[in-house]
This record gives sequence, structure tokens and C-alpha cells, in this order.
Amino acid sequence: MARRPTIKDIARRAGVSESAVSFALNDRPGVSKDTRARIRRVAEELGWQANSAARALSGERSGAVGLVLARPAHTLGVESFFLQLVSGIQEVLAAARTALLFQVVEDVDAECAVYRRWWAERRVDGVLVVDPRTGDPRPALLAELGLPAVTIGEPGSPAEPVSSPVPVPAPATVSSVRADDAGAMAQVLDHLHGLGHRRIVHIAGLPGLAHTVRRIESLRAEAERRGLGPDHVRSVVTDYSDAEGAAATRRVLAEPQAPTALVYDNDVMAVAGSAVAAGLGIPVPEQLSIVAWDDSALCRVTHPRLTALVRDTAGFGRLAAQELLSVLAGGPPRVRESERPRLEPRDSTAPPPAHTDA
Amino acid sequence: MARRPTIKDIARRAGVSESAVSFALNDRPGVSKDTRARIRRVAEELGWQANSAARALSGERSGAVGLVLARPAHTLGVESFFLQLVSGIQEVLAAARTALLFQVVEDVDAECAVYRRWWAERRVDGVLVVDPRTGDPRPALLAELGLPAVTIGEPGSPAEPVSSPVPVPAPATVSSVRADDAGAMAQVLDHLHGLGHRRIVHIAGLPGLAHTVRRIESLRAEAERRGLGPDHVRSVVTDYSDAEGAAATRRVLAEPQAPTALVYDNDVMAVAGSAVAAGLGIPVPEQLSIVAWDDSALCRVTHPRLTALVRDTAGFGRLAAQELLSVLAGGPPRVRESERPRLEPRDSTAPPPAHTDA
DNA sequence: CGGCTCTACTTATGCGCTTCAGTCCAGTCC
DNA sequence: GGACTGGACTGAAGCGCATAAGTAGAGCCG
Repeated sequence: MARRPTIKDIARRAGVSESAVSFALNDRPGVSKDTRARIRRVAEELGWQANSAARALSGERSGAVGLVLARPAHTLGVESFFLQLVSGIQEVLAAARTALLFQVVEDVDAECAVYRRWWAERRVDGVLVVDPRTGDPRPALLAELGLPAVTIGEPGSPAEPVSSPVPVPAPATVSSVRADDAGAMAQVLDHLHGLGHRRIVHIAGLPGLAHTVRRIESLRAEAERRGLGPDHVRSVVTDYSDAEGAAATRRVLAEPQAPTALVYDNDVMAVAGSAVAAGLGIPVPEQLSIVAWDDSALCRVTHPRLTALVRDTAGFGRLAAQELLSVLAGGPPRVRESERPRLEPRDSTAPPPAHTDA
Repeated sequence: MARRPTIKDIARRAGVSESAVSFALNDRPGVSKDTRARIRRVAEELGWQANSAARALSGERSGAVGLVLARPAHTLGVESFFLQLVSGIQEVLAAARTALLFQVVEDVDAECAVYRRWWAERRVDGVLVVDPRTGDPRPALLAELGLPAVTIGEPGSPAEPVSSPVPVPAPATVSSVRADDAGAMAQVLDHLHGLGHRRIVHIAGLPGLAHTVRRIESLRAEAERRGLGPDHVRSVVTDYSDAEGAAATRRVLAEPQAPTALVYDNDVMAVAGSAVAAGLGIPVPEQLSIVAWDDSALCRVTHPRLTALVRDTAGFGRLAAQELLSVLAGGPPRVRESERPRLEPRDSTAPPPAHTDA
């Protein structure tokens, strides 16, 4: 239970004033090269680390950023996306000696409350915002608070509901890193259409999330480019859970003109859907092709292994953290694009059965 | 970008001194009831929140606790245990207005470095330690630093390698919450033995983790109580990944006296194992029974649905957080027991094939 | 009524750091 | 050689809060 050394201790041992120590340790001018080196050495010997509270109090940054995850408890877990993302984020933050405050809450209102509190308590220098939504109140709040932020995923339209056919880009008050959902969807459709599929259903995630809307949009556009209307290609929304994924699968497979291919917005639903098909005696991929958006161990352990859209989720996190650090360093808000996802064909996709009409 | 109010602002508006405000807002004696109420009201109006840095600096707690997860990046994800745990932890911490610092690192050495840094920087008041290990250096380090801690899961033997047949309980320098691994294992064995299984293999997790050792021990003891020796019932260790789970499954199923039941230490391996069996044409549960330790959506989406050991993971997290808060409040270190897990029989367990010998 | 205690405050100090305003001294220039 | 400059450093103030020490006034007692 040793006492933590302070700059006063260093100053005494190095025979200089406290301010000289502060200058030396913060790479500020005002100390000679020799003195700086000596002070550094003493600090090293003493194992000194700046007291984060004192640093934060004297106007400096707090050296921490925040991340809040707004999800009802029962939908937590399973999905691998999140921990991978955080792991990437940490890699970058740790290198910059920045801590991550993490909080799980039930909904977006609670999330906003957390931002307010963090801001008032001066706990964080900035935040990473996940799961951008349509009509998202968070960017406006963060702008109002002046809390630097990076949204992970491109924000949807801000205040008003989407109405104009031309999507209005959100004002760039906050930075964001975006995934190329359109390009990814094009890849998926290339694959399935190339195999001969014409009736495709996209089992999407939560309709409130911006990327869900974007994927649905992209699917429609890509389908149209290939002459496929909403009677052939469409999306249905779910809450991302295995239960709703299974239910949606059961529903669309029971329709008279059942699809020959299903695209799931996450790995859990894809696995659940594949189990439903197995239960109904529909062989995959002979009668039904399945694509999972986001790869994970899950897609590889099921039988058959699922064709999946692989993205470098940790890399996405790294990019977001870098961008936040850049904003904290005074950089301008901007939109950065992550690497394009790659479709990994496995055993769950094949040409549709021959008798299917086009 | 409003300025954050300070107690000085409150003092001015309430017509009292700053210390009166401090007394009033911290439930300290020294202000009359009326004044206290007035100060409170003003603080409310101004939306005041204590600046966490200032509070931490003046000797008070920092109002944050830490949690570090030491896992190589590629084993992250999928498993639902962790996020559930954190979600439970948060519930309790949020109510106590305590923030959670979260960090992911590669190994235990890095984890120790994080503790040292957090301590030196005075960033956290205490920490939650996950994945207790055999020969764990962390409790000793935390005791040395005087950093209050709660281990999630009972710590294994501390410094020396396990050698004495009588397990020496770790010195209670830190609190811990424990899961009843022995009781759970007894339940699993009751179930399988009751169905008639005599050859059982436990596909365990990382051998370095204390609970892995404890589960292996319990299995052996429970088997012996039923007259089953190591030729009938045994454990093999893995790294928890789907890959090693699958490999271990393939290996034990290829043996001349193949087991009729497999118990997996997590859900991912159980699903992977179940896929291996399917691939080998071994019907589950007719030829092979499978039990997963820890339930999740995974166990319910596969076909057949997996019999699993259900625990209230979020509850476990809540308990740990409560215990940490109690230690921070000056409570004595102690060991608290979480609720006994419950075995949920599903479709993956059944009596072994008739021709099997006993 | 002087001295005591108790309540309800105020004043002052300090936590560890950053930073602004000086101080001191060597060097430079006309 | 006096005025000026700039580098190296010191002193002191202040961030927002907690708290020990001090004070003023009311109440009580012998």
C-alpha cells in the first residue's frame, strides 16, 4: 500500500521546481535538454504516473472516453460483433493511454441520460456512439453538450422522419466511421443472383437502426437493377433475436411463393433460421440458400457451415477509436470508410432447385 | 456548450458559503433542515453534478471501478456469458452512480500492468477480477497495491503450484463471489447417470482457470461416488474455442470405447460438438447425449436443442458488484455464493443406446 | 452575568496538477 | 556599455471539491 509519488517528490529529488517537472514530463518548452532527461529519469525511478483526477481538474482532459450500449438485457450476448468491436477500440485507446468507460443501459433515453451525467461530471473527453438510428436524438444532444463524438456506423437522418426521396446527409457535427452496406449488399446479391436465385428474402434487424434502413434500401435498389421487383426480393424486419429470426423464417417459408434464398442480418438469426429449415425438412443448400451478415464461430460450427459476409470488426473499432482521438486532438469532424466486407461462400449457398420459376 | 455549474454557483444563488453547499449535498451535519432543502433545490435547478475529478482529488473516491478482460482477441465474442455478466454488474453500479472502466488485454501480465496504472493514476476505487486462475498473481498484486477487489469466481490456489492434496483456501485479502461448480456438476451427473450413461467425457475449458480445475475435480469425485473410474468418466481440456471443441469431440468419438455422453464447458463448444456428431452421422440424442454448461440462444437454435446448465449470469454480476460496493464501503472481505445453477433438459439428452455396456 | 455548550454556519487550506506571470542571467546589438 | 532579447527556470494562482478549524449567536446553568 505504497504512497503514490507526486511531481513534488520528483521536483525535490531532481532539485527543480514543480513546474519544471510538469514542463519536462509534458514535452513543453522551458527546460533544457539535460534537465528534462534528468527529471524523466527520476520520474521513471519513482514509478510516477500522473494522477488522472488532478490532471482532469486543471483543465486538461480526463483521459477517458465513453461507450454506452443501449440494449435490453435479453438481447445481449451471443452476437460476436460487439466484443470484437470493443477489442479493436481498446487496442488504439490503450496505446494512447486513454481509458474506456463502458455502460450498458436499457434504451436510448437512458443512454442520453448517461451522456449528460458523464458530461456534467466531466468524466469523459468524448464518446463513441454505437447503433445509429433513424431519428436519432444523440448527435444533437452531443453537439449541444459539446461532447466530441464518433458514431460507429453512419448516422441516419436526425430529427425529422425520412420523407424526401433524396437522403439528406446528417450535418457533420460529429465524426463517423461507416461500413459499406450498399457495396456489401451488392456482393450478396451478385452471389445469389449469379447462382440463379430470383426469390430472395432479407431477414433484417431492428427497423429503428440506420444501417437496417440502409441495407433494406440497398437491397431494393440492387434488385431493381437486376429487374427484380418487390414481389421477388424484399425485406422483413425483426429484433435480431434468435426467436424472431426463427419466426420470420417459418413465416416466409410457409408462403405460396417461398423464397429460395434468405439473407440474415446477423449470425444468430441465420443459425436459428437454418435450424428452422432443418426442422421443416427443407435441405440447405439444395432447396434453400442462406447467407449470414457478419461471420463468427457460429457460422462455422453449424452444419452446413454458413456462407457469411466477413468484416474486420476489430478493425472497424480501431478506425473509430482513431477517429475519436483525432477529433479530441482538434481534428475536423469527418466521415471515414471502413474496409469493404468480403463474402465468404461456404456450404449454405448453391443454385436453387431446378423447377423454380424465374 | 453550456458551462457546468459548480458549488460556487449554487452558493451564490442560495446565499451561503461553498462549504455549506458541500455539507448540504453530502448529507453532512452542519446545516439546518431548511437551508439544506434550499441548497438542494438550487442544485437541482442548476442541474449540478459533482465534478468527478475534483471529488477524486480531494481524497474522496473516484467513483469508478475497473474490469479487465484478459483474452486473446480471437477467442472473444460468441460466448454470451460475459456481456450478461457485465449487464448485471452495471445494473448495480449505475444505481450507486459508479462508473465502470473496462479494458480488454491479451494476457494476465498486461492485466496486471493495467491494475498498476489504474492504481497509480487513481482512476478506480476497486476492481472486479474475472477468470480466476490457478497460480493467479492478481490477488497478491491487488493486496499489495491496496486496491479493493472482488474476484468473480472463487480464486484458485495463489502463488505455489497445486501440490497438497488438501486444497488450501486462498487468504481472504479480497472478496469473491463463487458459483457452485460442484453442485452443478453433481446435477449433470445425476441427470446423465440416471439416464443410464456410464461413459462420459467432459470437454473442459482452459486448464489454467480455477473453475476448470474445480469442475474436473468435482466430476471425478461425483463419478467415484457412483463407482465410475477414470476409464469411464474423464475430462479433456481445450481453449474454449469452437475449433478445439470440435477437435476434441472428433478425437473422443473415434476412440474404441467412445463415450455415450459429452459435457461441454461452454455453449460454443457444445454447438460445435453437436455439428461434429451430425457430420459423423451420429444421431443426437439417440447415440450421443450432449450437455452444455451455460445456456444461451445458441443452445436453443440448434437442432436438436441442447440440454444446458442454466445460470443467472446477470445475477452473478449483480452479486459481484454489490460485494465490491460493500468492500468499498469498508465491509470485510468475504466469499458470497451465487444461486445454484439449474439443469434444463432439452432434446440433446436421452438414454444411451441399448447395446452399450455398463 | 460570565462561562459553558451546541448549532449553524464561514474561512482557509489542501488534494496534484497545469499554466501564467515573473525573475535571473547570458548573450547580442548599436 | 546600456538596452534589449530570449532561454531556463521559479512562484503563485487556480481548477472544484472536501474538510479542519474558526466564529457568531442562541440557549442554559449556577
